Amino acid sequence: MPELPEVETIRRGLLPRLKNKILQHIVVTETRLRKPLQEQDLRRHLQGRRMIDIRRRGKYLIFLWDNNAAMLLHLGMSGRLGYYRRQTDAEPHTHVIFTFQRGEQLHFRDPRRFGFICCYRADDWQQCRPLKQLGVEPLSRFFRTKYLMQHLQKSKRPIKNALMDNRIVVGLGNIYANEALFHAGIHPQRACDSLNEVETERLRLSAIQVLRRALHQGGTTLNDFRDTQGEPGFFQAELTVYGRAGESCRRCGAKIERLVLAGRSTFVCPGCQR
DNA sequence: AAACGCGCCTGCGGGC
DNA sequence: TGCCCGCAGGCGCGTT
Repeated sequence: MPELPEVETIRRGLLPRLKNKILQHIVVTETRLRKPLQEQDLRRHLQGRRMIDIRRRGKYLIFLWDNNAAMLLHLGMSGRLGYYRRQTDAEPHTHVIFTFQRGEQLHFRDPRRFGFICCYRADDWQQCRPLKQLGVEPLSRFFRTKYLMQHLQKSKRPIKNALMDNRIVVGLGNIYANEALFHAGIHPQRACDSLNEVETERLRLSAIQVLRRALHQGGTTLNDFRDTQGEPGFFQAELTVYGRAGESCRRCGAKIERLVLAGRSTFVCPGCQR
């Protein structure tokens, strides 16, 4: 579920609350996540350690500890992280509870269990499988038009598929890929190698703007996204095409169409996107 | 080798 | 009311 703005919203909510706190114990009630949860691993690396930072790479959260261990956490489609000032009863589908000093808690909930948590030692987390093959961060200086052009020129697949390919650029899921393409005026089915430099630049800027704007609004809450305090995001009010099949385009009035690309719902305004 | 389809899960809303 | 179906924001694997 959560894409870059939602994951970053969670990171920003957790960092000031958990930084420099000592993790006292871990309770695992469900190990059948996307990857089986290695409970002993978690305990061995993290118990009694002080958390020194929380970073984000794409849609992954990376918790760093005073022994240089790293805990990688992915929210999948339905994952949530809840912060509580003191010991609190678990909501349904809570799989892991981290308890810090003075009873502060972090609850990991994930009804669909597409998320996962794993641990790495000091010397190998940056080279771990999930992170190693990721492309550039869209809100960093490495996301250049030239870089995007180079990737697009060697592919004939639909541009939307490439935009959601995290080996090229990370953090854009179905919602923001659809929105970025609308704002750039580019049809999601266009072959990658048909985009010229002007269009590529427009797409890059649109992606950045959509992500920034969504981040500013605390993410998009369609059904269940909540930040660490249980608050929803507000970007859904600014969605222009996503989920609006059959409704009229806010810009040109044409009827928004729904099609399927790479198995995902795709929304397009036939008037605005070419 | 790129790129697609599918499976992993539960929950929800719509149609009958 | 209740059942069944399709659909949901992600990722990785196997196949072609």
